Amino acid sequence: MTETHQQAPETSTAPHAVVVPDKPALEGLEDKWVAQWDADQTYAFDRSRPREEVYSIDTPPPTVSGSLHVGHVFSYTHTDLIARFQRMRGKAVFYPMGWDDNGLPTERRVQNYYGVRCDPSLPYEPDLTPPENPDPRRQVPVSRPNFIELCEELVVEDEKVFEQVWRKLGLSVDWKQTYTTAGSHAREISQRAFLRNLARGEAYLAEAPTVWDVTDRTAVAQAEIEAREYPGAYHRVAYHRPDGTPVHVETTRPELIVSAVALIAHPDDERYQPLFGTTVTSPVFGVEIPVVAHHLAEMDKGAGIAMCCTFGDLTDVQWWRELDLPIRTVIGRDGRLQRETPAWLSGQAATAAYERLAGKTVFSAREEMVTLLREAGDLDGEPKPTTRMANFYERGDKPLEIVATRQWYIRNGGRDEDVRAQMLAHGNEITWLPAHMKVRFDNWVSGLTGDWLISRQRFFGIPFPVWYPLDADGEPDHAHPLLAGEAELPVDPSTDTPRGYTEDQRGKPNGFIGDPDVMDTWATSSLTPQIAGGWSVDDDLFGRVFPMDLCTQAHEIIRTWLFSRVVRAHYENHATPWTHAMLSGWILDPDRKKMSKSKGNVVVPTEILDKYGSDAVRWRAATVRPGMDSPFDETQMKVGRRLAMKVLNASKFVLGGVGATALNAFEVSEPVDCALLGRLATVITEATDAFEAYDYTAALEVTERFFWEFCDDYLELVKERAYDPDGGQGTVSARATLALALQVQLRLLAPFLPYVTEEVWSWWQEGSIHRAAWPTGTDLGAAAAADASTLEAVSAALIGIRGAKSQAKVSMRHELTKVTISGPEATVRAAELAADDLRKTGRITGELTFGVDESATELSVEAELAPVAEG
RNA sequence: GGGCGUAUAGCUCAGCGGUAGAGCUCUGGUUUUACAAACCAGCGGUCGGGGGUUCGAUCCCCUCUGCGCCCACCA
Repeated sequence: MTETHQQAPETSTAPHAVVVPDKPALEGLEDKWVAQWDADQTYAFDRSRPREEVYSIDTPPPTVSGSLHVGHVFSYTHTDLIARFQRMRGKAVFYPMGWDDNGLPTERRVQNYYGVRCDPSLPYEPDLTPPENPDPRRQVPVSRPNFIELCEELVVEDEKVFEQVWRKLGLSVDWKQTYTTAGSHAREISQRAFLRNLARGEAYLAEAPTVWDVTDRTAVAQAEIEAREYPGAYHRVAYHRPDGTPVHVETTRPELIVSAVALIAHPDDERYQPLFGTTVTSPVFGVEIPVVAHHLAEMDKGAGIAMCCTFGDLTDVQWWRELDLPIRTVIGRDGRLQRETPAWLSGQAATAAYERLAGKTVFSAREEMVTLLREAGDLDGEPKPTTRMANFYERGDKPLEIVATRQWYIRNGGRDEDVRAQMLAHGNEITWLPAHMKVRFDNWVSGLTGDWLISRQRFFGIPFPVWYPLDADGEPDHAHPLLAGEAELPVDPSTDTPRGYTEDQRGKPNGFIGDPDVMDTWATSSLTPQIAGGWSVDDDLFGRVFPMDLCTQAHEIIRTWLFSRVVRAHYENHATPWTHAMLSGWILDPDRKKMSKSKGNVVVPTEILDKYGSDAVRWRAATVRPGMDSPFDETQMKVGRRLAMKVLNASKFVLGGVGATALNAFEVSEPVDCALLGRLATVITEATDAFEAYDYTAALEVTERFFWEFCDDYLELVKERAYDPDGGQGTVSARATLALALQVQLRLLAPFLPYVTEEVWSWWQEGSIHRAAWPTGTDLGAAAAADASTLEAVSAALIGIRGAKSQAKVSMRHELTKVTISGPEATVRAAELAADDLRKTGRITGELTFGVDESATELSVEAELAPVAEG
């Protein structure tokens, strides 16, 4: 190093000319850098790196048929903060983006958007055009292949819209690594995983009572059920003993009396003990049923004796199973009572009564049944209105029914203690953020009542790679399914033909039939690590990214998405799919209510991004910790915007105004400059530790606090010295400190404010800041070890001087004729080290004295103002 | 009914054994050549109630209350 260092720009270590705009602005930064990052492939995943140098993320694929809201924007930002930090730490970040375009939400959107509905009986029409003016009430029936085409057409459009929002938000996703949950790749992976589950006995086909949604006419899984309040009424109904005396039960579902198979009371219930082992006859229908004991009957509920029907609720299913009761189903898959008179009814009265119920919906049948009970004199008193809890499909609006159907299941521990224990063990291997979210996982796994039902009676979804042979009568043999070979995948059994058969045998005796069902959307998204990571098609890639480091998602889908991925990775990879799970909270409206479309309180993300800028929105998101709910508050966006603007302006001052661009740590010599870098070294350590612990909020807090103090105090304090053309080493030291501190702070802020930090970086540094190394103390040279308390003392003195002027209500430029700074010795001596800076910054024209006052605990400043000029 | 979380300044949140912090809001001031969508200064809290442990509790324990969420709840 032979050059002198007086003229910073000329001898700058900066690799290119420094170009600082006159009026830096936030507007336009997103468009500019989105394009540049794309052109430079800034966030491309380097798949040549070994697993230990990779940081891989399993990101939730948003439902593209839905709309993004501000909660999505916040939680995806949280993931991106971690991704950017890890990238700067030197990791090759595997950060793909998926689109969930599978399943019912897409079907519903297609129905509404195009005004069509799927009718699987129709033939394919190659040139089908959807109606010009879609009328949701008069949906045009189309074939299944046509319907699926429309689904595929629409999701492509939806995915484009989503990608634009994510890019604008600044997600550092590798846009070459995208996947969908309904596309050909996802079909292949899902079908292969299913076939392997089946081969190992982890998946099976079974006919069993199934929770059923009568609106969508499909089975639903335990995880998709939610209990809601539903208005009903208690009906006190008389059953009859052989001697004619009544036994009263209370029921909210009198329409199910026809399918009653037993009355059940608690074994200890003395009121009913004499009845156990006897029979009673049902009102209206006169069906003879046993009275039996079971511990699940609750003595203090209703009349204390329950009517077990097949099936009214999940307790009925348990009773039916454990007490070996017959099955008497009357509710069909359309939610109506079957048309034919049930075989177990006999006698003209019963038959005539049933005819009045046949074909009616549950609701109408209930009203008619009440009339029948009244006519028979078996309704005791009037129905008493009540609010009860009923199970609903989470997207449905009618209570679920239970019908016996044949479905595919995957074992998840719901029927097997060993498997359950293994699932809980996987949960223990995950670092939960926040930690208490693990309880939800444990509760869910511990409370499972059955295996995972993965088949759905829908159209748009991933079909099972399965056919069934038909016997001589044309009846399917479900016990001997015909399976696709793995090399054939993906297959669609409704159009592809199983090996050994020809297409003309479809549906014919001794021929075959395709499994008509599709997989539930969770059955596919449970494989996102495998789909995104190239499992079974790109084992090299998969070996570099799996098991993954992080999964991020909302806490309400721990029981679905998170758990189901644990199940699949357990069977397929004998691994816990990730080491960390970061759960996001909700963004609430200002009244602390969850934002939802139906309440009309949703904030549209694109508007907020346009209004405040992506950096501002990201800043706000970063102030919300994992798992915490947060009310949406626009005033907070302004704070983030102010910070982003401040970064631009402070940078303009340092780089353009002062011309401090040379990163020469060895030139930092003044005590207060060393102290600043000493403090910054601590900030680096704290921010790094916080980020390593996934506490991005703390990382931001410590960085931001330093930045404001840097701007408000340090910058003001050294401004004169830094400007001074004849300042000698003092000026050199100030400039080196400013340049170093700025460069380090930009890197610390880069994960939060990717746009302004990249913008400023481009003014004087090479490459992308987002590919730069995360700062360490060694970037600051020897000064990193300096005692930061000097800075605090000097700042306190400066604040005292400003306070005196503020109190006197004069300008900060007002001159002071005499200033006395006093306090404890150590503090005073520290402040004295910056006497010249204080004198210049404080406009002290007269005497500046530093006095030790050991009785004081902190610094105090007395100042005399120059006389105010008249006129 | 079971469980988890939470309760700190008007608002949003840090802190967590040694008698309270930030930002926003509010009030007053400064039109200082980085920034007036700025800057400077200031006001503002018996840390939900009640017990207990401790020399000392916002912080630990118990209990009550409010709020939020998860699970269960169709007789």
